Amino acid sequence: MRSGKAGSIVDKRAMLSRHKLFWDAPQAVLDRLALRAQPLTFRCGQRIFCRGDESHGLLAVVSGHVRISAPGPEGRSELVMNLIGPDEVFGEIALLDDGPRTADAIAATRCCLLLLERRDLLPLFDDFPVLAVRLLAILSGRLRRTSQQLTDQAFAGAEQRLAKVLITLAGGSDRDGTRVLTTQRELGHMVGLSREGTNRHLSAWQRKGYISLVPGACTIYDHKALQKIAQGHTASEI
Amino acid sequence: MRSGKAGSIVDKRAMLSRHKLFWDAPQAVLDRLALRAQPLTFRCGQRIFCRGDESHGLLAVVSGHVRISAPGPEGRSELVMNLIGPDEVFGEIALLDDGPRTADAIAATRCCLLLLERRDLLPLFDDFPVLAVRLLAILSGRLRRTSQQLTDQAFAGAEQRLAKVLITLAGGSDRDGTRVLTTQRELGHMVGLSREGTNRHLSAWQRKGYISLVPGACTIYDHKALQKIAQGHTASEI
DNA sequence: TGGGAGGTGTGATACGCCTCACATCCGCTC
DNA sequence: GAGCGGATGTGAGGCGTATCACACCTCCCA
Repeated sequence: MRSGKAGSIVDKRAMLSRHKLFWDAPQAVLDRLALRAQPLTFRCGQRIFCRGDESHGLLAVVSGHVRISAPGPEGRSELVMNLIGPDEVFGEIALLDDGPRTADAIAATRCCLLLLERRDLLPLFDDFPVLAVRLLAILSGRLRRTSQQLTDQAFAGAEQRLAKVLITLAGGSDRDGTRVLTTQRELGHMVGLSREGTNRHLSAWQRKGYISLVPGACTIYDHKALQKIAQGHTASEI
Repeated sequence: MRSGKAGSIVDKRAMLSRHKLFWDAPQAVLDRLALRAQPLTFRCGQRIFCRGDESHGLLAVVSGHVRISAPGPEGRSELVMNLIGPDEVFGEIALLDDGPRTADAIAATRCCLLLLERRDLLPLFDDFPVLAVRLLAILSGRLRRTSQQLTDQAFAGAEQRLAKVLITLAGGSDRDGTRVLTTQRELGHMVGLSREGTNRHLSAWQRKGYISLVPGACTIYDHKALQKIAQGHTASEI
């Protein structure tokens, strides 16, 4: 990685104090962290780290989005495991056990991060256990999400997973007419399906009037039908 | 669940003090926990909790083994996500975020557990942050494992996953002649493969001399071949 | 001694999805 | 306006695995 630029301690302190993980941390904590935190910026599409890389610490997103994904065979495909936005952190597994990175991290947009190194962060947990508890909450949420992805991958068909991710991307809005901005290739990567397979399901749904497709976007017209598919029904049954 | 029996506080205190999560905890912590911990015993095969159940807290294994698995459609199949042994804990996700259980837990042998409720455990983290840090390590290990299972499920073929789990069950011993005690059905559940599919791969390996099969067990004769398969080669290539 | 239960081997069939192979459409650049 | 790259649509073929349907074995127990 290393796409950094030096930021002033004041800047870094301000970034940290706005961050979800540190917003109510004592002055002393913010000062200690700001002194050592390394601000980094990445262009859209740039690689932040790769699965297997030696890890340097936890990364806090200040602005932009980061895509966490597992590399497929020969780099042909990938499985998007998570999208990390502002005020969130990533890279926490390797922080805690000092092992290699478990997935790829790629900048989904231009983004600005803060790198908090293991040796600077871990000692803080003893003095400020609230940090540890907050990180515990983050990890348990991650584990809940990943377990769900695992059982979906094992038991749910690709059509079902696709419906689930479309509903998620609609952002909780179950109003019909909601627009989801993604390419079909990206959608496929989110559910572990080939581009062609993704297209076939989406086209079938379009023929049934559930959605409408234009390059780069998908408009949902029948939210209920998608929810039925997400629950395990097949489109042909509805 | 509730298959409990009342244990004396002294007993519970002794169990806790031997446990990995609490072995160096201060007296005060052990006393507070022992007062509230509920000892439970389960027979082999008995259900401890189900995915979706309301959660009561963290479970510490005193003796025996617990199988954590995701239920498949209509209960026909399941995916074994983890095997928890003595001095380990499970049920930690629901402990931390108070949501429903994410998987099933079934006693793989007769086993003896201690239930530590959320309201008794969480307050301890502030006073004894080492507990939180130790739980962080456990969670990050779980997440590492689950992420790996997810990418295997998405990208590795069933034959590859089967070889991996066989090697794991061999327990690090790469000595040829190592015996793995499991039924083929259980092996299948560990990798998300049907009983018949499991048998077909194992039979093929047996024909090639990599392993030898008897009811309830599998002896590994060519560890290297299995490792090649686990790395992504096909048995027919070797 | 018979019969069930559980573990195992194996064929036939069906289905889902991947891969390859094209064709189309759009926007952009030279 | 010609060409190129990226997103999309669609057909054909093939592989891997589930599922169903048996047959066989061993152990255990009534």
